[in-house]
Amino acid sequence: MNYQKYVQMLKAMADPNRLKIIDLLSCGSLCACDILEHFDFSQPTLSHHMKVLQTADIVAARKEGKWQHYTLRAEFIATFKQDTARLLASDQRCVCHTNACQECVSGKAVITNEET
Amino acid sequence: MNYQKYVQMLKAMADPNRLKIIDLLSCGSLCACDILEHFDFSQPTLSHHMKVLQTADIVAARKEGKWQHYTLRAEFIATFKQDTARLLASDQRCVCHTNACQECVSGKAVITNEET
DNA sequence: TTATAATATAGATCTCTATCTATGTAAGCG
DNA sequence: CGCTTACATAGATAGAGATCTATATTATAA
Repeated sequence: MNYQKYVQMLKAMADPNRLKIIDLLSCGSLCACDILEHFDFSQPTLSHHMKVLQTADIVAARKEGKWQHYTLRAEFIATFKQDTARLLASDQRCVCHTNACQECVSGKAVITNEET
Repeated sequence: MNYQKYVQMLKAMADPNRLKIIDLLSCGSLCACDILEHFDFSQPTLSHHMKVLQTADIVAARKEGKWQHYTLRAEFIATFKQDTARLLASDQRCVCHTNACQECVSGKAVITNEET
């Protein structure tokens, strides 16, 4: 689990406007001008948000003529779901990834699964 | 899907220290002093982070003598997983929740599932 | 080539937030 | 009671980030 990458994704998602952009893109690819229609902020602000989403590897861009088409990355969807599942694993096994958990070290946590 | 609540959870999680706290708590309940041992920041800073996590309904606190015991809320785990799954639904159906998606309105998105 | 349309970049500003020190509160102990 | 321990609150500060206006870039069309 790539802690840093997961935090970067969370940060990129933790803005209502960017979350809405991700939601819009879950319908399929859109160009910048189409996305912009759904918001009140300016075009440079959208450009900024799209850059944040690209830097976090959430969104991919491909240029076609004058237009920039944005798409949700399949790898982001898979990675984010997987990391979330691991962080919030609901089985009894301690899944702390910090390597600093006293519970894990002391064995107080219920570890029921010996594989891996 | 409660958009605002989901954003609040994402914001609370989108800090490396708070994410580590969540990870530590996935091993089971811990008191503030135990959590603090895993970090370099001051006690008031931890107090601040715990408040953010409580306000987002990620963590529950119960006082026992001098100690504050913190636990991950089961409802948070369920809600966050569910909202994430809905946002990033991998089927072909458009799952945009913004009520503003032109793709959805125009029917360009592939809607394969007619149940609700 | 000139004009227009789509997008990016630069720089400024204002708000939010993570952190600190200092202090307050509350519980247990001698 | 006074002391210590565990935690919260208040207030200040420094850095990050969301937004804007102005301008640059790139592509197409007339």
